[in-house]
Amino acid sequence: MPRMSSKVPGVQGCAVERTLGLIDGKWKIVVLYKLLRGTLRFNELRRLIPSVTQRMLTHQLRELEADGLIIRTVYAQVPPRVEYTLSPRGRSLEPVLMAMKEWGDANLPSQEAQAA
Amino acid sequence: MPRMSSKVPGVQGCAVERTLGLIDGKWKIVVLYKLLRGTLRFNELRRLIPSVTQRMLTHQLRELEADGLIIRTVYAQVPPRVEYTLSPRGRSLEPVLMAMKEWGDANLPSQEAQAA
DNA sequence: CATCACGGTATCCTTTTTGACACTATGGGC
DNA sequence: GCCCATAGTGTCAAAAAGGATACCGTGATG
Repeated sequence: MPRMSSKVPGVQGCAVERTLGLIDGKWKIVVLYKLLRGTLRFNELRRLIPSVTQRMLTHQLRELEADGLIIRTVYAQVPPRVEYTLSPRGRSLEPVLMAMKEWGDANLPSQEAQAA
Repeated sequence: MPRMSSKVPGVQGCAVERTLGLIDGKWKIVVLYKLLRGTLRFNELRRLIPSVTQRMLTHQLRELEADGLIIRTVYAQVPPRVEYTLSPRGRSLEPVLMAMKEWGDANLPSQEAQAA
């Protein structure tokens, strides 16, 4: 996917592109999606998304945090405890995520995934 | 960006991911966006998106075509003439594109692009 | 005859992204 | 003492995406 996440400053990219830049990344969308339902801890996310590796999950979470879409809260506890929540800004992406979900539900399963 | 465009069959990917897989690619979104306003020829697209290279534009157009989002029509004319139009399916992505555009307009320009 | 536009291809190279795997600190349970 | 869970980090390497550049055939144009 596009390589523009928050690094490039004003890239001519129209709003659409810049938005895509933020949710791009093999796992970001899933993470945001899971977080729509509430706060989750690192390993809870891992369990919800079995195919993601630790390194990747960490990485994507860091980028999402850097882009201000999620909030990372560390509790200075004995067994580490870190929670991830959507920031207001992240939550505001809900319409976008839902538009994508609805489109996918309507256009992808029966025609391609299953026909393949 | 995710690497899943139409190649992988059933990837567990929730609808959201699969949708992202199709519009992912540094230029696909812009192309779709430009085509929302009507049919365009290859070089018209190039001129509308100055920073894309020929190779990349061809490549993205081919993927969009393979995913059934656009229709490529070749006119067997003397100076080649090829037109690209959104397929009904491609046009149905409009809500998604618009959701992204609106979010981007509301969240990206003033806070980041310009503050940077 | 040389050049331009059209709509690409082909080849090569660099940058990004992703993945595998090992390793860490701490405290609790057995 | 040894292993488990938590939430990572670090290193290395493979794979994918993107970019630069050159080339193709045709017909009109100069």
